[in-house]
Amino acid sequence: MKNHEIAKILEEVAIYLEMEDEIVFKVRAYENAAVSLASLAEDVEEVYKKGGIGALQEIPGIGKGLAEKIEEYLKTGKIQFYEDLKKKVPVDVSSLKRIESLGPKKIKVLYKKLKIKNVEDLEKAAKAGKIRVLEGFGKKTEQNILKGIEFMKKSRGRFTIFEVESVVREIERQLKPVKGIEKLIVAGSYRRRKETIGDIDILVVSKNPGIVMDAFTSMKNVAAVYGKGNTKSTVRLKEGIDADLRVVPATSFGAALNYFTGSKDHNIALRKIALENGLKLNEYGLFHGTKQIAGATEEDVYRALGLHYIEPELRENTGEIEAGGKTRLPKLIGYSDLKGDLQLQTNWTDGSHSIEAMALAAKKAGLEYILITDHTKSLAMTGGLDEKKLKKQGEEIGKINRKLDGITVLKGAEVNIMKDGSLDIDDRALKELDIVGASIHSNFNMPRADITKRTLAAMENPNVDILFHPTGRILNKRKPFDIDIEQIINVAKSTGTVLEINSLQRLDLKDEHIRMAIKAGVKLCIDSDAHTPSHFSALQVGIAQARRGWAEKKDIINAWPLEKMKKMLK
DNA sequence: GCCGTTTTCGGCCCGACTGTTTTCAGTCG
Repeated sequence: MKNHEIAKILEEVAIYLEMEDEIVFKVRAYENAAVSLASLAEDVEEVYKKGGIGALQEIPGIGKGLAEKIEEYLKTGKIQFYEDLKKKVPVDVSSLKRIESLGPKKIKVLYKKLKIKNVEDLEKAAKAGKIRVLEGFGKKTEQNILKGIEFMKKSRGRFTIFEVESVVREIERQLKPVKGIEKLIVAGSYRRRKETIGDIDILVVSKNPGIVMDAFTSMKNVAAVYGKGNTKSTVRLKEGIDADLRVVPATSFGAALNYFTGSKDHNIALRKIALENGLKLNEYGLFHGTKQIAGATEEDVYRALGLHYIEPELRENTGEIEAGGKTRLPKLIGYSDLKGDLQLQTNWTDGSHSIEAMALAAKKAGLEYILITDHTKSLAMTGGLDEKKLKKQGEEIGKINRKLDGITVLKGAEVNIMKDGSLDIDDRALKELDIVGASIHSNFNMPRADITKRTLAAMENPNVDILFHPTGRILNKRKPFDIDIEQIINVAKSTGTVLEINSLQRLDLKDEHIRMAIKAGVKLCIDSDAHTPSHFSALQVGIAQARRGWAEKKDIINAWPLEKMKKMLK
């Protein structure tokens, strides 16, 4: 699928145009088109094949001009307009822009004055103190740039589970049809559903490793082959991540899957138990002397060790093995247990689709109810709603509910928590809503005590039911703000405030916080934060995160039927 | 460059914050 490739080019064009002082609306048109393409469920190439340039123009945000450019890309593999921009200013704009505090204008100055083309050049110049003397820059900016680079480096090498998901899909698409592959499963931290993943571990059962390895090393997204043998091969993929493939016999599949799923600490603990019982556990099986007593399935291996089956999401050696011996393992919330979604945006603010379209998409995703939570007025860039518009939206929702079947739309909002802890919508208007979520969108750098106090103030408002993305982080992009999560959990308990597990790009709360909250008896919800219909798929990752936090159905309020869920709210 | 059940031309989300300045450009959301 070329949707993301093209989206990335359009994003870069937008940066270039902004550098060139192009009118802001044109820049935005490119940005919008990029978002639209990236979130498009269908393959843009298929769209074009079926309906030509006219069908491309049916995609929201794509008009005549961009449709032609997309056609050019599909036909020739490049867009000349973009190539020319890149030639004129040969700068890695998308990497540089990813550094906080750097935008198109600053990138332009850095290139013009210091010939900075990439992050490496930038770091050198910043360390040499060359940036602070530039006009419009200063000491503080230079420090911020270095901090930004530091953060970028730390997250380099690990990919978010969202990024890896599409790479895994692509690998499966290419390998599943290969003859001789009896079983294929992606193990490793991907299978444990960790929020970030270092490399992709693929396990295959086959009697014909040669064919499998040939297919693996010649996949079209392979950039380099590091090693190729009969049981193990390693490649670097064009997406920038490494992938390992191992072929094992069917009799060892369970043991191998267990071994390669990890975590390492979990495996070490299992091997210890084996040793205590006079057994030996390795990737080929559980052995008594030279005799294999288990190994074909993971269930066999756990059973033979005297344990209950432990779900991959729990395998971090943080108590699951002790619990597995005493049947104290949680009955984790299932991947199809959600009945509702309590945060999503529509085209009333920064979402791309109407309330009705989102409701229909939610129904298709298997949900029974959704809460509309458009932004509120102080978030001006999204066109946040004021009291009047909220009321109007409520009326609209009423109409839609009368029209739709099988899905209930609830009235809500994502209310902004201001610097002083007040909300930007008055209580009278909040009372009219079914459910209110509150969250922080500005002043992230407040000291711990202040930002905690600010959040607690919002939670203590009797109209606020849910605290959305409680720590403000975005995976690999923005650090959480310095907030006292224990205190948040305590007050969530005493005020009956629900804490959110926000799925889309955030995974906030994170797994250990989820576990802390559950232990304290706090209720949680898993939300998509969808801005477009395809975003509902993020719920699966949110559920995974909840499972990593040992969450059961009883802990997650939107896994409950609507009436029961409503009853527990403030 | 996109878009249209008020429009095929003339609109298109804009306020807060930061760090630089001494009145504001750039960035972020």
